[in-house]
Amino acid sequence: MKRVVSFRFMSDETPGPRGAARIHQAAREVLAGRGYSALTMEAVAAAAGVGKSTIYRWWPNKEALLADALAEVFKGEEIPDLGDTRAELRRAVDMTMDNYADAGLAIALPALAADLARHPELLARFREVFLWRKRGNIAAALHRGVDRGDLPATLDTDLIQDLWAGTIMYRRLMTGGPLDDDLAERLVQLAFKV
Amino acid sequence: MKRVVSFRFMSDETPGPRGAARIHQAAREVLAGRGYSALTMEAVAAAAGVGKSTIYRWWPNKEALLADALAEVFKGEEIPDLGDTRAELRRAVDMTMDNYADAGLAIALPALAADLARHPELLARFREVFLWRKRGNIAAALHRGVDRGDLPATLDTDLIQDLWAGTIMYRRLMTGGPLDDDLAERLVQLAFKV
DNA sequence: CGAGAAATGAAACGGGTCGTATCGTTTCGT
DNA sequence: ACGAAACGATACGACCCGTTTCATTTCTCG
Repeated sequence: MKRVVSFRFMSDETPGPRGAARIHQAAREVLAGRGYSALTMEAVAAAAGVGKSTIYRWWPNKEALLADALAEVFKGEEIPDLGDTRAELRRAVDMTMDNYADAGLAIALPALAADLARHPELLARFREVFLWRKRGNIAAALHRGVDRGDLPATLDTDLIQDLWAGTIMYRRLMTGGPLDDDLAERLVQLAFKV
Repeated sequence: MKRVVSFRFMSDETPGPRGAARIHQAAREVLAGRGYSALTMEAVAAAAGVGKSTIYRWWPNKEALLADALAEVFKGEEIPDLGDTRAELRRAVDMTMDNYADAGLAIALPALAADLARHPELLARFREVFLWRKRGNIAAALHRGVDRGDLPATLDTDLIQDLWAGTIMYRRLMTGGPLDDDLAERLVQLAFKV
């Protein structure tokens, strides 16, 4: 009896679970509607109209399920070469803002990262999906701007992305300040001045 | 029998609990050593050598206790007039970095903010202690810089503080990037350019 | 189509936490 | 020295986690 619980955290294969889509969506609904600490497996199972055992058959624990559910909606698209550095950077900032648009989901990210602190391999994958993948695309756009001569050659792509994502996350999580056009424009301008 | 459980969340009076200091410290120790999700009331009580009932006698729940325990070490000092704008800003950035120096405590802040989402009055006090109080002091330093002509009159003190704190928190919580001298210097320079 | 395999929903479990209540004891203020 | 307040221990019901069992439904493919 080799019923191995497949550990699919953020993998690409889509093998078993018949109700995977339903379960992912249920997790996001509970999260957005009742918060991270109310996200119980029983609540997710109930919302998905599914037995708890079905969830545990496909995900090893709550963190893995949530990471899968979030990865599905977290945008990490490539930024096309528009020939216009400013427009490309604006698109990058907008993409980041979109990722944090839903407060429930945004709050879950650091909470999840914190819970993952004792699962190093999961934390590494989490960062890959939620940070590095997206950052690579944005870095490409930034480099195009440098090549065009629009951005200073000394630009620190890591710093500018920390500034962008950090400010957006901080407003969402802590101050509750606005995530609007004005902020987006100012963040874009930052890249030209730093 | 009017044994009213005094609700002292972040107040200044220090009335009853004989073991308050011990309990606060125990909460911080458990938090730093085993993480937010391992911060149980029983663990805190055990670490403080105190009965659980004693904690519940003075704090209504875990969030309130933790908010008190964190407020005690969160720095929101005034920044003295040094006559040197750059030096004052550096001090402001260093203060913010200090507040996020301990990873365990830093991670607790957004987690706590998230848990407080359903306690609006607690959330308001949380923000007062952890955000506005400190921000007022930093804003004062920024305004001095503007008055000296060192900083542009158009400076957005809210934005610059979001940039500072956001970047620092983001590195601590998400990327794990360095919080060092180099970052501090770059953040300071930001104020002169934005 | 039909039979075997795989996935499923329901239910129950031990272990653990929360917040409350109730003890008998220790410490404080006066 | 005495009464009131704070204390520690302990037990409670309610809830949740993560696992297991089991009878039923749904797939798969010969």
